[in-house]
Amino acid sequence: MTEQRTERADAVRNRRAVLRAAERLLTEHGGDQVSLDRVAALAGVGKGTVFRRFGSRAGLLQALLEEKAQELREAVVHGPPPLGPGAPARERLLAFLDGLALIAEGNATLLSAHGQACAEDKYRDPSYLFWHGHLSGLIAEGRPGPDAGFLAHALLAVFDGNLIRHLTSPDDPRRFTRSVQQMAMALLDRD
Amino acid sequence: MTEQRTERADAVRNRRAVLRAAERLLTEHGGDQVSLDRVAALAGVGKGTVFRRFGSRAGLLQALLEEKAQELREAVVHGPPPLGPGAPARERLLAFLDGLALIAEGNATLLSAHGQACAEDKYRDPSYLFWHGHLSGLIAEGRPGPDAGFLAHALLAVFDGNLIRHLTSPDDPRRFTRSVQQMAMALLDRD
DNA sequence: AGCCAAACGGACCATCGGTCCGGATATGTT
DNA sequence: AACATATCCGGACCGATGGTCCGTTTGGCT
Repeated sequence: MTEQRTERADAVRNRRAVLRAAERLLTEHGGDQVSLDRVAALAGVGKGTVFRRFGSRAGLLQALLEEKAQELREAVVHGPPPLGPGAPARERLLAFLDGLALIAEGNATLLSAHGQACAEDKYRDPSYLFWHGHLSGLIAEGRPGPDAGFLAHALLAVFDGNLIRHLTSPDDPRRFTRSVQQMAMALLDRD
Repeated sequence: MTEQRTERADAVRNRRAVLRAAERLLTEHGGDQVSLDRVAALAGVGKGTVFRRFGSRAGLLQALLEEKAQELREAVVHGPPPLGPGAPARERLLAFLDGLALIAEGNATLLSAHGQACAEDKYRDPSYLFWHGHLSGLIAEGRPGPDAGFLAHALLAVFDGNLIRHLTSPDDPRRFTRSVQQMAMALLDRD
């Protein structure tokens, strides 16, 4: 899925270099410093290469984000409970939110940048649709009702890079996670 | 508060013209068509004027947004119940969300544009702080607990222009409002 | 009328995302 | 090893955008 036929060695090398460069710029400088010129320069690559690989700025950020989330995705689909299939919906949901929040807390800057770059197609992006589908399912299972889809959107909406940065303090780095989980429990555990 | 001392007549006229122009561009064309060049041109005004009045693109969008929300803000602070003070927290909250959602549904494009322009200072913006404070208070009153502040953020996070556009269909224009209210009730009405 | 602070306008600038194409190169074949 | 060619590369180039600057105009006051 990541390659079509045989992919040339330099292409692979360059893609990695670009992703690493973007990552470094993202963490070492502000998210607004990640211009494609800069990324290309730091990667030691021409600008055209960045675009050929990732299509656009949004594409680059998305690729980076998917890279970060790939592990969680795998665990959710094929891994052992409580993340993977088999555990009761409530526990799966909490485990899932825990994992997602952990990633989000560690990549708040990337999240902000991605949010700004992807204007409206965010809700049509396959990655978003996957998370939303998973959440929807768990919510509907744990608390049958017509608006599971909306609640899933609402939960995901909280994963906003800027909000996370605004709420997270160094001395209580997982406060955001706890809040999200409490919110989810409040939504599920009503009679 | 909107004026310092005596404001020159042309200044007032131009500010209005700029706001109108921005509004027109926003509704008649996509939100991404609202470049400051275009706004200035349509307003019959120089570009510098736009910046002198509003400081930046973000400032312009913010001003427009505040204009739209001013009425609700007034009603919430000084108006009659259930929006204004006097009604029980739960009803005030639902009335408030109803009002806010009505505005949001009618200005989804503006909301998107504003969300993209205001990167991280969104959560420090006085307008946002006001809404957040109001919501926080009502939530804390209706369902005492430590995370009223977070739940307020979560409820506001749902007012994302793109999400609203994604969820709203012409034949059920207030579906978003209902969903938000149901979510709020789910958060408050647990024992 | 005449003064001056306030406001104006639009040329100007730096930067950005994105395109394009002549040249380089990896890879499979003979 | 030499070749052929599809693939990939680099970076000059472009249009648009947000934002600045400063010479000029204008509104308000005496």
